[in-house]
Amino acid sequence: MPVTISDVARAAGVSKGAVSYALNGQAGVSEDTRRRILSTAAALGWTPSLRARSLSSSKAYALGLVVARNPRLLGTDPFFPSFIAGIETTLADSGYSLVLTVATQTGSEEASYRRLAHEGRVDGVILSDMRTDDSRIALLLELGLAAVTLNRPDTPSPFPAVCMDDTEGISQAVQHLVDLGHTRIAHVGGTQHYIHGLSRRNAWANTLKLNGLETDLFIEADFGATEGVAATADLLARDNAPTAIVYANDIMATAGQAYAQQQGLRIPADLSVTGYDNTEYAQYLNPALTSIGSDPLLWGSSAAQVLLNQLDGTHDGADVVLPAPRLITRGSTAAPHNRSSSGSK
Amino acid sequence: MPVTISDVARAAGVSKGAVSYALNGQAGVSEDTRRRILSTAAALGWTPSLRARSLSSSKAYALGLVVARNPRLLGTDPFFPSFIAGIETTLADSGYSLVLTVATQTGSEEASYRRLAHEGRVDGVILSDMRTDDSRIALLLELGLAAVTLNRPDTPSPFPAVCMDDTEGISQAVQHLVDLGHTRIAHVGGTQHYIHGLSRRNAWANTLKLNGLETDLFIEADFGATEGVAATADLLARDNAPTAIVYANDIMATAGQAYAQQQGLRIPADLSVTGYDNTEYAQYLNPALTSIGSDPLLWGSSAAQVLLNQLDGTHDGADVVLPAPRLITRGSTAAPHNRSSSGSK
DNA sequence: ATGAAAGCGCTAACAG
DNA sequence: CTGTTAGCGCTTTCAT
Repeated sequence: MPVTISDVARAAGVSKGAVSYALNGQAGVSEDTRRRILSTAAALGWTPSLRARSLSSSKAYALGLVVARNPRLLGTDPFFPSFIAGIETTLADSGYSLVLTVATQTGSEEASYRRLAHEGRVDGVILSDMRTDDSRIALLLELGLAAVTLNRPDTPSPFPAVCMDDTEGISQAVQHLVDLGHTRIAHVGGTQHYIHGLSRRNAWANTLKLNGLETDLFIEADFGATEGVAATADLLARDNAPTAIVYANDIMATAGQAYAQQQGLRIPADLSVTGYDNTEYAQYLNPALTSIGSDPLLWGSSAAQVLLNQLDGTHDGADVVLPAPRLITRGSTAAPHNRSSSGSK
Repeated sequence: MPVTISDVARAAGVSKGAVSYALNGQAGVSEDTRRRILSTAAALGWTPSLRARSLSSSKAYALGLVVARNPRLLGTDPFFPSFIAGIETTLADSGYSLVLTVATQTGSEEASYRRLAHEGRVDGVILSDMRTDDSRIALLLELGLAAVTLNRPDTPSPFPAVCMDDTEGISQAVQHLVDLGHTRIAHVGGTQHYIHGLSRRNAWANTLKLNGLETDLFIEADFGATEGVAATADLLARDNAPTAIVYANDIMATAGQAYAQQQGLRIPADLSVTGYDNTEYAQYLNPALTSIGSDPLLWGSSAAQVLLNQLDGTHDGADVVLPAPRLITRGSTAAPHNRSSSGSK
């Protein structure tokens, strides 16, 4: 039989209310009695019941994360496991837990948020994979859930954002290639209704324009290996085939690189390649992949912290800006071998 | 103001108790009144409060998963995201949620289980990454948590297990290599205190013995790319360097393959390589990686189902055996090019 | 500053 | 079979 607040109250010779005040650090008890209560509570080994607190305080003491992804792409992406690990480092000593939901079916995403809110499972959610004109902002407002967003959405949002600029890394990659002498630099982008899919493309295009280069070599893919290969095949078959391809993530770069090699191209001599994420295996590819090293762990812990602060009113409402991921140069990028403008096929 | 059980009771002209019975499908109300109650509940849009139910029924209506992994390896492994997605497919229409915990610090794993149990966050947990003489079994017994294990532990366990044999795939891989004419087949295993690290090694060794071959070419690594490379370097530097290496997972195989290529070896001509997991990118490597295709999604959904059944008393206690992962042959394996016994370096 | 007591919304034991 | 009622353990209002 676990010890309850009544036991503590009796042992300390006060009322349950006093114990509650003492526990929550609220006014209503003198410093002396508070200490006495707390120490007898510790002596009895009392821990407040989460369920009872939840019921009477109408709080869940939990945060939610809804991951909406194609299951096939899920296992491929190094982001979420690390991101979640980051969230956990913050939650570990906070009394809060993480409720994770995976929405693989289209349409089940909204249902997930609704359920989380309706059942009162969580007090707030972390919004990742922000989309253009993201409908979740209105949804969460309707549901009355607190939230943080990963990067600031393109529509007005009342929620604080934790930002990690992904344009700087891409700009560095493009500039790196330009400096090496490339003039036909393609971009295999991710799904463009994701903010980060779009912003990476824009960074690529802007940097090219700054250098007076064309931005016609663009293909949208889905961040997956299959479409990464298809996009690569498409680009390499063109008359003005690129001498370098900037991919929106490592898995597409990896798959694209392998495809190009199968087609007889040497990397980086015939084709330079860059990725994004700096996946663990990127350095072990052949050649090692030039990539952009983000920090999902930090992003996760920061996002959780901001949300926690928001929930207890500590947050000032300002966005938090994290250091921008930077380019990591490896063997997959080099000066173009020859400048002939002929297609490669 | 949300509608409560009292509102329903009043509207239906019955007591709260009757509504509760109707809701939970228990005896105590006639079929007629039950239908009436349920329909007025639906009419009023009533949903029972999870928190109130939790408090009075002493149940959490949630399952727990504690992931204890080195954060660096976490992002590399395709297992967990898919596995969790599998869990979710089962939980989606069950009223249960998943509480996820990541234990990156050594020692924090036990603390995680204790907290989950102590706070009453979950009714049961899914035990993955089973270890030899796994201390978690005693721990969970002490904590009074229900559980399912992924594969049967090597110590007596009262918990049902959901099994997916990983020895068959490895045996197939080894036999495949033997059939191709290889005689020096190495194994770069995973951490051996994991059951699946050990069992894969045993499968490798047993299959070699069946073919009258030596089992001296073994190195233990940690399932990570870095140690995969180190192990590969070690093996290739030996006098009796292998002509084929069976890796315990894809990331080590990928890293090892790239290392071998950097050393000037052609794959598969000079060295055949196999992985495990059939990661999405495996087919896009150069050459495409022969691997063993497990099904973490199925594993996750099955494990969650068994645990759910156990919680509501529906489970018969028997282990569930899932189809064994099978070998998927690709370009990284072929007959050895020449049979010279010289080292490769 | 302190204590009593009324909920929070549901479950389950009990009486009818 | 049905309805009543006493909790579950905590928070919080309201007197004292």
